[in-house]
Amino acid sequence: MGNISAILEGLNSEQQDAVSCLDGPVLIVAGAGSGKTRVLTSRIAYLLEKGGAPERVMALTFTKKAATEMKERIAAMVGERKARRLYMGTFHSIFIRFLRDYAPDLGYPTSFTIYDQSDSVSAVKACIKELNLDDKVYKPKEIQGRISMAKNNLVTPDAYRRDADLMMKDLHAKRPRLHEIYALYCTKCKQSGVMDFDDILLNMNILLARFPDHCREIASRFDHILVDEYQDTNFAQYIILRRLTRNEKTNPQGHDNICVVGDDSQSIYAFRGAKIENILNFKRDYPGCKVFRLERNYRSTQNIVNAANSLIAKNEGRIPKKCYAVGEEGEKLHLIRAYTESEEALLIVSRIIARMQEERAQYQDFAILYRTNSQSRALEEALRKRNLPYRIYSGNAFFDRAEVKDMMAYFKLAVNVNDDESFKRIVNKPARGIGGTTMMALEAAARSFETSLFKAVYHEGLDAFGLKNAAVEHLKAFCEMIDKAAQRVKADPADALARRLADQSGLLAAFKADTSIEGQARSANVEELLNSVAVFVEDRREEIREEMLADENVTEVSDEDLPVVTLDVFLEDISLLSNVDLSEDDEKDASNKITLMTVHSAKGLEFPYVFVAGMEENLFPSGGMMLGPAELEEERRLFYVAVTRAKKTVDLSYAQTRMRNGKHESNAPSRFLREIDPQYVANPLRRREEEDEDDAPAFGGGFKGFGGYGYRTKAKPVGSSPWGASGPVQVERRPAAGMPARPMAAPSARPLPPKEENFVPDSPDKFRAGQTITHDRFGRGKILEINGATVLESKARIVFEKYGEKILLLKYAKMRIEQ
DNA sequence: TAGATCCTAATTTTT
DNA sequence: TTAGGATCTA
Repeated sequence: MGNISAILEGLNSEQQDAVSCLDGPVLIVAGAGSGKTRVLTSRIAYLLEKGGAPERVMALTFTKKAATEMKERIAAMVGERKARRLYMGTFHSIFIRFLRDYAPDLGYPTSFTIYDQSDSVSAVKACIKELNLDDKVYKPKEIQGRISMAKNNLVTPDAYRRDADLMMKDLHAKRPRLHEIYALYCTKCKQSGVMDFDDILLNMNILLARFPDHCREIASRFDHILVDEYQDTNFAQYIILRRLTRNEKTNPQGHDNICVVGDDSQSIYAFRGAKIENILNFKRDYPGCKVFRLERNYRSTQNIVNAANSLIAKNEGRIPKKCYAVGEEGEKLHLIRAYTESEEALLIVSRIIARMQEERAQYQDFAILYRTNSQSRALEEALRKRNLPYRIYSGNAFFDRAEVKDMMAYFKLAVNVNDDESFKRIVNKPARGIGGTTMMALEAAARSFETSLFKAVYHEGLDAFGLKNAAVEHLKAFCEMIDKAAQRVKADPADALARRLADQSGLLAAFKADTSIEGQARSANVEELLNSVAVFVEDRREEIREEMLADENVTEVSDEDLPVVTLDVFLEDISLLSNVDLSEDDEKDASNKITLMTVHSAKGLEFPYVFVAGMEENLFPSGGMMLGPAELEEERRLFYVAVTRAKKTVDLSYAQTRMRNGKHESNAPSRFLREIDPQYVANPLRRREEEDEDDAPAFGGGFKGFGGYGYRTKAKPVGSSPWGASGPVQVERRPAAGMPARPMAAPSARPLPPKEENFVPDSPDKFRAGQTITHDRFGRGKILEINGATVLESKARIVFEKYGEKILLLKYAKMRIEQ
C-alpha cells in the first residue's frame, strides 16, 4: 500500500481523482501541458497496485513512441515484470495480434503483411490502370484517400456502392467508378495476403461484428481499457472500443471500465478521418461516465496559456474548460514582420541568436514550427548562413529512401511471396532482363488466373499471354531466389536472412558498384538497414531473455534457449513504426540542435522557445480551396497546438510576400494573429493592418503592396538587428515606410504636424485621382492627379484642406481613402 | 533498359 | 521552384 501513496504523491488533486477513479467510464480532459501522460501512467500503475492483472489491461496509443514511453514510466513505478505484461501498444499493433489469431476466419493468411501508404497508393494505381481509367481523373493519391476514408468509416465496397450519397458525390466529382476501384483494390489486397493500415481497423471491426464468439472472447480478456489521445480516434476505432466494452447486443456482460484521455482542443487529424465528436460525445456514449478536467498547465507561462485560451475560444463545439498557468507571467508573445520568407528566416535566426546570448539558452531549447514542410527551405538557408546547428523532423526520411524501400521489398516478398507491390518493385532491381513487356504479360496472366504475380510465374499456359521462354526463365530465376528465402523465414534469424537477401538479390552489390556519391550513400543506407535488423534481433532476444528470467523457476537462459527472432517479426515491427529514426540514438546524445518541424509533428512535444513561421492567410490557416468552418476550426486548433508547445516564449512571424510554387505570393497576416487577445502580444497587429491585400487590383507584375505599410514602426526586437544587417536586397531598397520622417526628410522650417495615432493606411495601389483621402499628418485632402509608371514610383498631387497642395510619393505617403 | 527530357502538380500524415 | 513521374531516344 505504501506504493499507492507513492503513486499519488506529487499529483494535484484533480490528477489524483483522475488516477484513482477506477470503475466505470472515465473521461479525462487534459489541457496542454497538464501532465496527461503522468496521469495516464499513474492510473495504470495505481490499477496494478490495487491488484489489477496487467495482462487484463489494454492500453492504446497512437504512436509506438508514446506506448514505449508510458511503459517505461509504468515500469519505474510498478516494476518491469508487471509493466511488461500489460497489453499496451498502438491501436494497430494490438489489433494485429488479434487479427493474426483469427486471420483465416477473415480470409487472410496468418502471415499477412502490411502495406504502407505508398504501397497502397501504387496498388490503387494499378487498379485504376487495370480498369482502364484515366489516372488524371482518378488520381491515385486522391482515390487512395477516399478509400481510406471509406474504410475508416467502416464502409465496405458493397456498402459504398449502395450508399446513394457517396455515389452521388462521386458522380459530381466526375469519377463514378470509384467504387469499382475500391472493390478491385480490396480483392487484390486479399489475394496478396496484405492489409493496409486502414484494413487493420476495418478487419478488427469485421472480426468483432461477424464473429460474436471471438468478440466475447477478446473482450473478456480485459478488465480495463485505456485510450490516449482520444480526440484523434476515428470512427472505426470508436466502434471497436464500443464493441470491446459493455454492449447490449454483442457484449451484455462486459465491463465498461474505459478511460479515455485527450484534449478536444488538440484534435488536428480530422483531415485523416479523426472524429473530434468521439471525445465531445463521450459522456453521451458512456452514460454514468465521470469527467475529470486537468486544467493546470505546468508547461507554459501565463501569457502563453492566456493567449492560447483567447485564441481557442473562437472555436465552437468545445468541451468547456478553463486552462490556467501556474508558472510565472512571462513574456508576451512577439510578432515578427518580414517582407519575404528569406527575411523572415533571417529575423527568426537573429532573434534566436539574441536569445541565446541573453538567456544562456541552448540550441535544443528552440523550435521553429511551420505549417508546411516546404517552408523549411528558407529557414535552413538562414540557419546555415549563420552556422547554427539544426535538425529537421521530416517524415520517414530513412524508410522513404528508394534503396531502403527496395531492400524492404525483398524482405516483404520473402515473408509474403504474394505481395504484388513488392514483387513489381524489385523484380528487375537490379536489372534481370525483366522489362515492361514481360511484366505486362505476367500481370495479364495473373489477372486471368486470379492469383498473385509470384504464383502466376509457375502457372501453366503463360505463353498464351505472350511470354517467351527466356522471359519466363528470368522470372523463375527471380522467384526461386525469393522462394529459397521464403522457405527460411520461419527458421533463420532475421539478420542472417536479411543479409543473405541483400547478397543473393545482387541489390547491395549493384549499389556498391556505383562509386558516385549517391551510390555510396545508397549502399550505406542498405547497410544501415541490415544493421538495424541485427540490432532489432539482438534487442528482442534480450527482451525475451529477461522475460524468461522473470519466471521464478528460471535462473539462467543460454543463447540456445532463446527462440529465433525472424524476419516477419522485424517487418511487422518496422511497418508499424513511423518516424522513429533508426539513428535516434545518435540524435539523443549529439542533439544540441535547433528543431525544425511541422506543427503536426510537434504535437506532444515542448520547447522553451517556440517560433511559428508563416503566419499568413492561405498558409496558416492553410485555406487552399475551400476553407469551411470545420476546417478553419481545425487550423485554429493546430495553431493552438503550436502556441502551447512553448514553455517560455512564442514568436510568430509572417512575410508580406513569399515564394510559393515558383511564384511570388502576397498574403495578409494570419487572422489568428488578430484572434489572440492583444493584451498578450507585445506588438499586436493593428486593426486593419492586415487588410487590403486580397482584393487589391493586381498592379504591375505580381508584387502587391510592397511599400507604404506601417509594418516597421515598432519592430525592434530586443537585442537583435531587426532588419537583417547582412540582409537581402530588399532591405536596402526598401523605404522606411512607417518611420516618421524625422532625421532627413522635411527640411522645412515649419514643424511637421503630429501624426495621427494608430493610423491605418491603405495600400498605395488603391489610390486614384479624384478620391478624398486622409493623410496621417496632413489630414483630409483630395487627390488631383497621380502619375508614374509603377505604383512604387507614383507621385500624387494632393490638395489638403489645411496644408494646401503637396506632391507626395505614394509609397511613402500614409493615407486612407475616405468614405 | 538506362538516361535524358518533358510535364505537372504542388497541406498537414500518430498507423 | 522543384520533385517526381511519364515519356522519349540512343
